[in-house]
This record gives sequence, C-alpha cells and structure tokens, in this order.
Amino acid sequence: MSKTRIQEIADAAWDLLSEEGVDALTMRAIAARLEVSAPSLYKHVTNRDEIVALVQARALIEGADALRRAMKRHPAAPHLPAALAYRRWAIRNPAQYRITNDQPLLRDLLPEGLEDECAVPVMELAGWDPDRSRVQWATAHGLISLEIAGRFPSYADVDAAWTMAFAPKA
Amino acid sequence: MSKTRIQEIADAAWDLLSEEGVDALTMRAIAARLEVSAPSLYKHVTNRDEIVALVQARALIEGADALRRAMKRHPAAPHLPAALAYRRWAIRNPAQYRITNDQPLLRDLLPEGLEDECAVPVMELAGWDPDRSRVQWATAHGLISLEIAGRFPSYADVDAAWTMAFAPKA
DNA sequence: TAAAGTGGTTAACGGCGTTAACCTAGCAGT
DNA sequence: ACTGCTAGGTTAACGCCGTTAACCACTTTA
Repeated sequence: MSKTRIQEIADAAWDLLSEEGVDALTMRAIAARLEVSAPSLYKHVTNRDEIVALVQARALIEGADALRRAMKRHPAAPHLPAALAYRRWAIRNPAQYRITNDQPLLRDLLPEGLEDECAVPVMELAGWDPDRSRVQWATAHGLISLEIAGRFPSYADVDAAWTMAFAPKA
Repeated sequence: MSKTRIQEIADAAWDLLSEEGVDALTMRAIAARLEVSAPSLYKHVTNRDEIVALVQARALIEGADALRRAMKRHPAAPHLPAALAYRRWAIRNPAQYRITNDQPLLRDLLPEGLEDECAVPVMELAGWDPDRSRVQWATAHGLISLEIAGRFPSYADVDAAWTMAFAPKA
C-alpha cells in the first residue's frame, strides 16, 4: 500500500517548510516538488488552507510526542527535560512551529479531538491544574516564539531562562 | 507644522491594521486611504518593510508606555497591574502586536536604541535579573500570543492564568 | 529664465491562490 | 467490443500582491 497523493502533498509541504521556510510554502512550489502543475493539486485538496492544516496536525502530534517521550525518560523530574525536548523540537522545525502556533489553528480542518489530545501531556505536567498548565504552556511558547523570532540578543543565556522557568523550585 | 507624508503613511498603515487586520496591510490599501496611487508611496518609502518598521516602532513604544504607566500607578506591587496593562494594550491592538512580535523585528529600519529602551521596564520589573526578565517577558508574550491566536478554549479562565503567573507569591 | 527637485500619474512585470475548460488513460457495464 | 464515466493531469486566465519604469506638472532654486 503506497502513499496516497494527499500524503505526498503533505510531505512535500513539510519538506518545503524545513528547507525554505514559511514564505516558500506556495501551491506552485508544492506542485513543482511533485513534478506536477499547481492547479492539479486542487484535484486532491480544496485549497491551500487544507494543506496548512495537514502541516499543523503533524506539528501538533510531533510536539506532543516529543513531550511524552521526554516525560517517559525522566519520570521522577520530568518538567525541565520535557520543556527542553519541546524547545528542541521547535527550534529544529521553526517554520512548522510558526505555521501552527503564530496564527489561528485551522480547527475545522483538523482531525476531531487532535487538539485536546495534544494538550494532555501539558495538563499532566501541570498536575491537571488548568491555569497552571496554561501558564507553563505560554511560558514555553513565549520563549520559543521569541527565540525563533530572534528577539533575544546573541549574548542572552536562553538555557538559563529555561532552567529558571522549569527547574523544580528548591 | 503639519504632518509629514511619511507620518500620514504610518498612520494609515496603523489604522488599516486596527480596522482590517494583518492581511489588509497592502501597499494599494495604504495608498487608497491617502487617495493616492500605490506607486507614489515609493516616493516616500523605499519598500513595504519600511512601513512595517514604522508600525513596529510605534507598537514597541506604546507597549512600553503601557507598562511604565501601570508601574507608576502601582509602585508598591507593580507586577500584576503592569502585566495586565500590557495584555490590555495587546488585546486592543492584536494586528499591531502580531506584526511586531510574531515575525522578526526589522531591526535595521528601527530607530537606534529603541528596542533596548523598550526592554527597560521589563528589566526593572524583574529586578534587573536578565534571566528572570526574559522568562517574565516570554510568559506574558506567550499568554498574549495564544489568546490572540484563539488557542485557549472559550471556557478558559485567562485572567486566572495571568494572576497565577504575575501575582506576588505568598 | 532655466534647471533641478518633488510628488504625483499609468502601464507593466512576475509571483501568488484559484477557476475554467479541456484532455487522456483506465475501468465498468451492456 | 463499444460506450461512458471517472481520476488526475494539462494550459490559459483572473484578480490580487509588491515593485519598477517612464512620464508629467508644479515649485523651488541658481
């Protein structure tokens, strides 16, 4: 059973983001990667947003997986390792991170329940306190967003900030 | 002494963002607001980025001012009021917030030293600890960014998250 | 008075998402 | 074996985008 064409489109979009960044994600560029003309993409997808949603779905899943793996590896004190694993994933996939977190999620086009599923690990880390989980999520997201946007000066010790934010308090 | 044309362009861009959002900030729309053709903007500005930079500069200043005013009003316990004032400003100017914080700052086009100036109030709130200031900045930015992007469910108590993040610890 | 500069104009280019119209190969049903 | 449908391509084109080129009129300056 080979890859469906939609999967090939999603993969091409993902690779394009990895290699050339957010602005390179055009219908024509995706099509070129599949050696096909741009309009033919519309035989498989209703519009560009549907492709963006495929990317967002994969990004949500990969981010949550990174969190879960780190939590499993460090069951005693998972906070900092999990946070750093999430950061690592984001810094390695900045275009995908931005396309899923710096603009509205295309909820209508996402698999049912996916967003909630991916929030579970964060909830767990926060001891199922919803306010705390939102603050911790926001802190991680803020640090990543500012780092990706280049808002920290080059001499900034970003690791120290993550440690301060997520290391168990004495 | 009347407004310079560049100031009129910056104001038109600002208003356009307020009224129609990030995607509406096109050269043609700005020009239309000034009842002028799009190419004539290039007599005053070298490209669109220069206009974006004007918006970013104003947003940085207004955000920092909101912080400073709140700190002055609540000298005893400034953290939460300052954070909420910053949030309030951002939520009222979401397009401007996004254009200056969700993409790289156009540093080359910003007034010299502006970025550092605007970071001062945050530094002061963090007791001049650079790591702490970055964490607090990131937390506020993360909460705002997620709120603007609609990532919190409608039933979420966002105020409670801000209180947890910024209220003086017992 | 002539020259230079200022701030407009229209036409146009290449890139974008998207639509319309068409074509062709493969398969299904009679 | 012929018919007709469908799946998945094609090219041409539209209206938007940022931007450039060429031109023009008015004002200032030498």
